[in-house]
Amino acid sequence: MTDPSVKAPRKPPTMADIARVTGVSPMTVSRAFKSDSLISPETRDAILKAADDLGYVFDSTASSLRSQKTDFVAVTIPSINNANFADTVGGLSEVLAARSMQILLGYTNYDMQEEERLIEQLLRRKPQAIVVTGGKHTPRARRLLENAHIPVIETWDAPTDPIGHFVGFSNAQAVRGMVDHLVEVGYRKIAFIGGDAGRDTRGSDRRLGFIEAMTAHGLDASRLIAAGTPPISMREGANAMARLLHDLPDTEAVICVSDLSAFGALTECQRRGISVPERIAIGGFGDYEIGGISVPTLTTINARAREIGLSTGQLILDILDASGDVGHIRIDPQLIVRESTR
Amino acid sequence: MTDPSVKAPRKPPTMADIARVTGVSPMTVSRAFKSDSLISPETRDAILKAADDLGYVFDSTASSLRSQKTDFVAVTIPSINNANFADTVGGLSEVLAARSMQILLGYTNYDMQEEERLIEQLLRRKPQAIVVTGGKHTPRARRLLENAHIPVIETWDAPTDPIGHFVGFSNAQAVRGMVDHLVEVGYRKIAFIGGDAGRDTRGSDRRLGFIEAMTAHGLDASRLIAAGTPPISMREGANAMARLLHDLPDTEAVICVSDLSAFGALTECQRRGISVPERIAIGGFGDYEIGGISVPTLTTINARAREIGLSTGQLILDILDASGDVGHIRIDPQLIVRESTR
DNA sequence: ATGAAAGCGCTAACAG
DNA sequence: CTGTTAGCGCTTTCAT
Repeated sequence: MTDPSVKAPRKPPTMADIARVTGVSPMTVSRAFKSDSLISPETRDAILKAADDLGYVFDSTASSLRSQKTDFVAVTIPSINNANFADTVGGLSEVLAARSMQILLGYTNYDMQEEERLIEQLLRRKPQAIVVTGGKHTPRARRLLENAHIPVIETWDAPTDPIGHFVGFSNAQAVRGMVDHLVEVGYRKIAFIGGDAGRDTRGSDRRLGFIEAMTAHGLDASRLIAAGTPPISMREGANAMARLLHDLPDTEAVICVSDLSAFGALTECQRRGISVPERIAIGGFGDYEIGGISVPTLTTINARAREIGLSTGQLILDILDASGDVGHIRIDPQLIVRESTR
Repeated sequence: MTDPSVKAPRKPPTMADIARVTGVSPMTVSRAFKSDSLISPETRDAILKAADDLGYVFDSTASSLRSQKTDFVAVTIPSINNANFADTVGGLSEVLAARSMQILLGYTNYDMQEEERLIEQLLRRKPQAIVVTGGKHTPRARRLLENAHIPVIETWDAPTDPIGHFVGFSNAQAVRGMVDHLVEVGYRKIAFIGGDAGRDTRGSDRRLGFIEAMTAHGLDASRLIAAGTPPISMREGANAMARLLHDLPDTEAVICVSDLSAFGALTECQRRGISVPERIAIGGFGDYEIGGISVPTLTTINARAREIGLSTGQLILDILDASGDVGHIRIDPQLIVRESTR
């Protein structure tokens, strides 16, 4: 194996190699790869051709170290397997990809400790900005974010004490809108199905909004069903509905913490031959695909997940371009009334 | 603003700074951060304390450049908003995170051109391995992967001519199993609802498997409904079912390219008062959450999405550790018979 | 157990 | 429009 012509894994070519082949300086090669740089078309063409012949692959690692710019944006979401967060990441990705920025994605599994670990790990990659889901973090995570000296964007929440920027809304307020709707339509004995308190802060905020609104209407806010550890599955929604029908059979309407649990609750009614909304009405949250096509269709709240991502992406670009101001972008969730609440 | 003590965004501390404060060499600081390195406990403690005091954040970029190791694994999936691919990424992520490797995720949007662009971009980050979904790529994408000199793993397919490793199964064969089941139970006039041909290769393979199996049984394989551009939504599944019921009303059973379209088809039947499976049976693909709870529950094929991710992750670790052999891991999808096919 | 020197591949800064 | 020099922050390599 001393013959250098065999397919031994030779070291991949660098800009210096291209420079040698083309008879220019490495700096000129570097310029040939930047679209806006001053360079004669002929030189550039020759360089790009040589690069192609050699099978050259640009090394972002070296570029990043020298220029102190990585084109990374770090993002933490509770779970990858959630259409709402996926939509947000999709919107964000679309805006950032147009500037060839790469998302560094991490999953917290709805756990603040895990989020802290993740943030620490992501910051080592020197992202240009960091996007986190929610406005509650461990003290150390918050400190890490504050000291990172990059734009920090909290999403899916409107924190009372934001670290930097945010693009979000009040989960409590959104659910208050749902309660108002149900009361207006005539329901009085309204229940709430959500996850066990403590872990998923968005879910807790939604339950809080339920309690506040019911109290404001002078109604009983104690019909609370804890369905398990967030995120609540369709199955857990079904189980919770079974419990609700057994424990509080006179309940007229139920708000579920998400469309997924709402659909699960709906199927439990279908299995028991209980008609929705005639015997009991059901409201969800998140405007997942399923709520628009189930029979009956589900009343829900569209949190504008994709818009959160798009706005966050645009905000990041604005900040990086112009050192723009602090952005506190409030998203307005929309109540979508469908068949499940008459 | 000449006072250096104000909170001007000073340059973040480096190992050299820690070395100065601690009175050791930068090399010793570096060693203090590696768990396996030779260093006295006292020195290490002092260094870690100083690092904490200074708010030091390890710079992976510099580390990667010098060591020529990034701890990145590049992954392309068709869409982030798909529970199956999300499960695969989840499994992969779990295995790799344990070794603190970071996934670089990109979305092809079911488009091979986009995949090519994405692969090119991802390779610039010098990942240690690259995972792609499916076994069909543009010629240039294939060439890029072949010349990347890193492990390449194709997933969700068992390519006839794999680039390197693969962890997958035959989509055609999986659907043949579904057809066999339906025929065995007694159905003869069976239809297939899928996306328009050409784009989504997994969907096309599934349709092919349907045609092959029907032909093998001596049955009519021409009941094919094209439901739109992949991926097929629940709504498109419902529309396709409406068309099927109108155009081929004597159809006894229908296989849908995914559980999502299958559920959409089911809702169309519910809206029309058509009973499933008595009047028409429905089979899906993917074992999504919804199929296990819908009324009726859906017969489906579990492609073991999460297992694909776990196996892929383990394969990558084995290869990187031991320069292990080429892995051709065949996953065995499982038919799950539920209420929708009697 | 620790240190000194060198350099990974690229580009900022300056020169011409 | 092109080149020279230096260096980003870390770790390889070789000493001690």
